[in-house]
Amino acid sequence: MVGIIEVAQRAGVSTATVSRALNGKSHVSARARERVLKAAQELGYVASSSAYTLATGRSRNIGVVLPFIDRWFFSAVLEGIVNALVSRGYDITLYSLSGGAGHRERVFEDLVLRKRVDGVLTVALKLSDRELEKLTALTKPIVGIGGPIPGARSLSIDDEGAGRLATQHLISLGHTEIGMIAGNPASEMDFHQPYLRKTGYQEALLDANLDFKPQWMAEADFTVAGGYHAAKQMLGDPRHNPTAIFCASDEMGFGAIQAARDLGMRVPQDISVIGLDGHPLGRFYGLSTINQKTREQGEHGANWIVDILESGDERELANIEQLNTWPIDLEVRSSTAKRAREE
Amino acid sequence: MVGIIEVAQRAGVSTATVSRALNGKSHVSARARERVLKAAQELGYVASSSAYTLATGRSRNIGVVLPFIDRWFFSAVLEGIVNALVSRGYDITLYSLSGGAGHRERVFEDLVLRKRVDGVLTVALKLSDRELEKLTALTKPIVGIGGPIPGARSLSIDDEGAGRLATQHLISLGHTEIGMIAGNPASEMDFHQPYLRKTGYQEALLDANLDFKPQWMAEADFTVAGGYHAAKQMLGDPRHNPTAIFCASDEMGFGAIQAARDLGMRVPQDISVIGLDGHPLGRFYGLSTINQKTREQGEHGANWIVDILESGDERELANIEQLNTWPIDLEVRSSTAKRAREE
DNA sequence: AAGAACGCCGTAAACCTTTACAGTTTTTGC
DNA sequence: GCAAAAACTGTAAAGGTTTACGGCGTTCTT
Repeated sequence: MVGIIEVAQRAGVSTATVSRALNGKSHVSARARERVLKAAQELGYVASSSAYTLATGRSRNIGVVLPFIDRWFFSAVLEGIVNALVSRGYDITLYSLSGGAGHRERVFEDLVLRKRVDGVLTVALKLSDRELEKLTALTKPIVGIGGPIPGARSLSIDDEGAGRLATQHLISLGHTEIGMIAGNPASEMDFHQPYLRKTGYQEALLDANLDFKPQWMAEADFTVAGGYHAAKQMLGDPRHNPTAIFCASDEMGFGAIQAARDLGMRVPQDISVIGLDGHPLGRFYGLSTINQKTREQGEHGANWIVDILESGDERELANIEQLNTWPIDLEVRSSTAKRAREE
Repeated sequence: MVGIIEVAQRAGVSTATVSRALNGKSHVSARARERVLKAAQELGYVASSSAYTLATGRSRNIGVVLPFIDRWFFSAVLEGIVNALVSRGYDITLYSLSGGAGHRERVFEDLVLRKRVDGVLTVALKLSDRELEKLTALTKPIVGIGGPIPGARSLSIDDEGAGRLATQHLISLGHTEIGMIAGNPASEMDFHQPYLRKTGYQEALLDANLDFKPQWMAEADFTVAGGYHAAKQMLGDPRHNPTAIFCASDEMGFGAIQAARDLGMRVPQDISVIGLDGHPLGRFYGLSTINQKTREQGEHGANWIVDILESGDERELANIEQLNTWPIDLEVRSSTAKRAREE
């Protein structure tokens, strides 16, 4: 196993010079640097990361913790995170909370105590006080993606604004009976998104002086199947079925479209549907949506935490409360159209 | 920052005893152990992982490399891997190859050289000779999930058998004109699965003395949209449309079902569709499938590599060629039925 | 031309564990 | 009750880096 000593011998310098030449921190003569680089190259040397970490206290490694991996939103964010971190030379260690009882607590124990990461990225997680306390005890930067974290940095879309925008789009098309399939808080991924998106929807109705009926509000678990069932209930009742539905996730939107078709309704002629996400299948189904550019969100969060780490500023390393709002786009496709039902 | 020395002082023993008590390797008196445990608990002590790694050469960390994260198969495998590894006290560092040019090479450089992992798990990856060479140079166990790796261990379903089984199911229902939407080798995730599943299909036809027409074979990229387009071409041609289709992935199956409906065909009365995966949405769409229990595959692969690591057997650590075949299930739902078309 | 300033480089300490070895105490076998 | 074995414990080395410090030679200033 080739270490720094072998490189030093081959280059005819001390290990200190090798380290300096390789890390480029302080002054090394051009000649020495060249010889070191050559020797390292020939020997195929790369510093042992554990020794590096032990000596410097830095691991070039970011912990990422998310509630699921197996669902589109999370895997898309993760994909963005991984790409950004690899480009910047950081490793990522992954923690998922989906593994059943005890798992969650264990993850936080490990994460905090093994002190193997330089920073932590959480995705759409609402942390308990105890968990947050553990995390901040690390005195390492934390960035949350997908919802505000009290006392730490976070990156999130304006969920309320998104709900309002989606609803306003439907209103602008002349719809007056507008339903919503909201997220289910029990889905554990919550950051009050279910609540906030619902609020935006209700405010938009209020602003436009439109009725709100309880039958127009359903909850589901963010999945296609959940959206399908909720939409079928809502659309199947002839006494008060709406002419448009806003779904708090694209996948629920896909389910709603399917439900409408199974009920013999045409989309968008009989019923308009809009989602929220920017799921790649949205184009396929023609689903209008609020695109939250999920993958880019992950990239941005990852770059942010690396920036903090590399700023070198002590103040930066502290966990200050800061919420960055991530922009969204309205993407109109073929699932929303002018209201056509006769009064 | 509390280290082993503080614990030793508080417990009134030496650091060696603390280490032994905590790691439970060798004999420590009950009294000493108890005091150490108590002190460690009170101080909230856990060993620094980098120092542990430096001293032992073990990192309790597995590298996982996959081509994408953002697709169902991979995120499901990953979910299984993560759950299994967390339960066994291992960390995982994640490498995705999806980040564009140069990315892939960089990943393998890093992985090999930084020597920070105890083993490597690859998912559905066909490695170049050079990459495989780099990996084996680690002299650490490698386990591939989703296809054989020459010279290393791997865990895979019998893709040919799966293709045959799916096709035989259709044949047993009386179908004689059977199409297939195969995977596209260009999708980069290939392990010859596209080829093997196709072979199984053709063999089943041959065994049953059934015709094979080139118009009954299409290729797509494993996605819903890809399956939709391919199926639409195949089913839309009245001169030789089949009465059943085998899709090499469930997502393509969902697309095929949609395409059939859009063409005015009823599933399964006019056209039977079977997929391959065990995607959670399969139940929703009623898609018959070959269930390959993806998540469990990930769990199994992860447990396997940990078993190797912990066997302590030198022979075990070497990379020997070994292919474990993972069992599959035929799961019949409502998308396949007896052939009904009049001759 | 002398002294200061600076750039370069090597020695050795520090980072925090684990574990071989040796020394001490306890248990066991007869 | 004694010798031998076993169990327990402490000291110190090892693991592979980074970096503070100090020494030396070169360049700059006056």
